[in-house]
Amino acid sequence: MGGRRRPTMADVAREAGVAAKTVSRVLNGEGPVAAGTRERVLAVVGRLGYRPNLMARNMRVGAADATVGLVVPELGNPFFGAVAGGVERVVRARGLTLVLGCSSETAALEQALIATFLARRVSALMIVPSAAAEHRHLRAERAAGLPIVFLDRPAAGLTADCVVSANRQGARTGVAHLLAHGHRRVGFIGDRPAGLHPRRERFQGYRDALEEAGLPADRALVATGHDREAAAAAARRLLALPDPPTALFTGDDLATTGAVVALSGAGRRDVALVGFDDPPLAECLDPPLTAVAQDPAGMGVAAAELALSRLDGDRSRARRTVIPTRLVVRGSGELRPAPGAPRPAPS
Amino acid sequence: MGGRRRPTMADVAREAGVAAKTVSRVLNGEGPVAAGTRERVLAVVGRLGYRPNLMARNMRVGAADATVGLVVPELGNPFFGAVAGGVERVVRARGLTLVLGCSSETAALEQALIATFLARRVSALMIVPSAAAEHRHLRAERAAGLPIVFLDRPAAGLTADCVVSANRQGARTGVAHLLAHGHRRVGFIGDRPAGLHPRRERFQGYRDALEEAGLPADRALVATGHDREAAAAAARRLLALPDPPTALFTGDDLATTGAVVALSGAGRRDVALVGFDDPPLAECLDPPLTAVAQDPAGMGVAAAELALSRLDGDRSRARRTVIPTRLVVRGSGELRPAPGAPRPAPS
DNA sequence: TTGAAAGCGCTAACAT
DNA sequence: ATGTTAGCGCTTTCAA
Repeated sequence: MGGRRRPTMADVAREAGVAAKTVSRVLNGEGPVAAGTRERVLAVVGRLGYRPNLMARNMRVGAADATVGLVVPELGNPFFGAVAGGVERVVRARGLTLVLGCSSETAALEQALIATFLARRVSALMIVPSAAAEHRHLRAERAAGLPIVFLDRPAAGLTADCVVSANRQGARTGVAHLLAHGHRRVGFIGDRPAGLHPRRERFQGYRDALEEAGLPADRALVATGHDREAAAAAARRLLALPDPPTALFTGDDLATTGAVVALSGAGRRDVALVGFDDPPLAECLDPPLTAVAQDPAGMGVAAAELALSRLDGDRSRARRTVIPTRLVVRGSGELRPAPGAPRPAPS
Repeated sequence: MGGRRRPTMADVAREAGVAAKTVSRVLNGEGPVAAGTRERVLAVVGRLGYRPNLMARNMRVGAADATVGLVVPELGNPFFGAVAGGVERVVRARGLTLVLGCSSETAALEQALIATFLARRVSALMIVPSAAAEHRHLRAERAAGLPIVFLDRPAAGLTADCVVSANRQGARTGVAHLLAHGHRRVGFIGDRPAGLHPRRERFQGYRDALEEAGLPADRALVATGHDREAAAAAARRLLALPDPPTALFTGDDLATTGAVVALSGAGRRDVALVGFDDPPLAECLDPPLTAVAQDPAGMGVAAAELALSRLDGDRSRARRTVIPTRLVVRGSGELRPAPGAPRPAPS
């Protein structure tokens, strides 16, 4: 019990009465090996419980390690869990192993993780950058040929591949859905730091939709909440305005659930709601929630495929892949504006 | 551009006019180094963008790699995402790196992942075993001192550390809640393969509660669904029985959401429901969902801490850590039995 | 305070 | 069909 030295290839070789290289050949199915020798070697391998040391192999082969590094802000968040799942599937299918770290949305932790991964000589790097992070320091790595793909949010201070949701278009479609049902005052509630890429883009999409409809952008209808409770409070605040919105558009999952809590808590079945991210029980709500669904697993898959194509030698210029969103219409976006509000007939 | 050889310690040494060992000393803050030498070395390190190669270091040191391997069935599942997040936090705080793989609930993939991790010489192994898996082959590793912790489900064919939810107790409490509100016919809907540990334990807890209340176990009230739709269908089937249940207990998240869909779709606000796993929007449902909440992040943390204590030399016998569940009472468990059903006064 | 040599476990490049 | 030698990038051991 307890920590006997692991058998090495040399042990196997000695025991089998062959040279180490022969063991290597057997294990890697390389050059020609006599059937008898092969069997003898495999028998010893089994008996000794020998496991090849991948680190040693990689080092000798000189190649980068057969791993890709992924940094996400938080694994507990189902969105990033799904992203990581997508990455893992692709990476694994290619025979690579996923090395994973959580930055807790902290630039310092993110950088430490990246440093660790680089020291491990990962074959590729995929990063969901935290809000405050800076990536200038990765320029040399990129120049040296390391594939680096940013996920969900673009890099700061670095031109690099990037995979994002169709945030702006998705928000525009969601808000347009509300406008198409007669709403003229639509509130916006965002949660993630206002400077964050997805939040900015979604807000832009909100404004795009208003502008297309010839409606003014009223700053009083824009609110922010840093968590579910804050988002709920923001929703209540908006609804308490002298000239309140008749519909809400929420910019992310926390804001959406916050708004749902606020509306259901207040019994306000008359306020329409459309929001980013499609939570599992959306269709069980009353009214059923109309949502802009993202495809996090698809984002992970796309990012991993992009990284692998770089690994395969694709040297074309950095590109941004946009993963479409999908408006899932279930009813909460079709409520009528509160009585008294202007209500043009749909064209 | 594109793939210049990475600078090695020897490059730094040559450039700085010192021996490799001196560079090593500077970088590891080891033996005594003259201040001037240190600065010269660090300058070259910065100029060349040198990054120590962790693989080489680990190999020489002979120690296991500074990684722990984690196998989960599916990262897209928020439960396992949270588990992985808990593991990562602890592992990272210890300076180790998480290596992650998804088995897709497949024994073969799981075994392949484990083999890869062993080849990488991970310092510890944590596994959420898939239903059909067998772990006899890990005996030698365990005997050799490798910490191995099983998560959510115990190992098969191997005595090893294990961290699980209080499945039986949680289910018992949930069902007792229904019984305390006058229900006498409680249906059980389970989803995961019936042989799976959590499913079995939760079913046992269901029977425990019935037995404590002196109620018969009616096999007709037990159903299985393999996904959300199937679970919903199972719920509808139970409610269509000649002598239908007045309440449902669901054994996992898919069964729970399936039951919610079925009940809300049928407008059956008279059927009580309590289920395992507390979904994000539980409180927004109508009626608000009473749920048995697990603590997946806590499970990950506990498992990682257990593994690390083994790494630190704890040689005590294998232990099972049970992470408590929490009954979150919100109302769906307190509905009255349908009219006509016997309804004894609560004691 | 620094350096030289040996070697971790493996495989590429040559033998044989 | 198999064995030998050298060396991947680093650290240990011993010496200066």
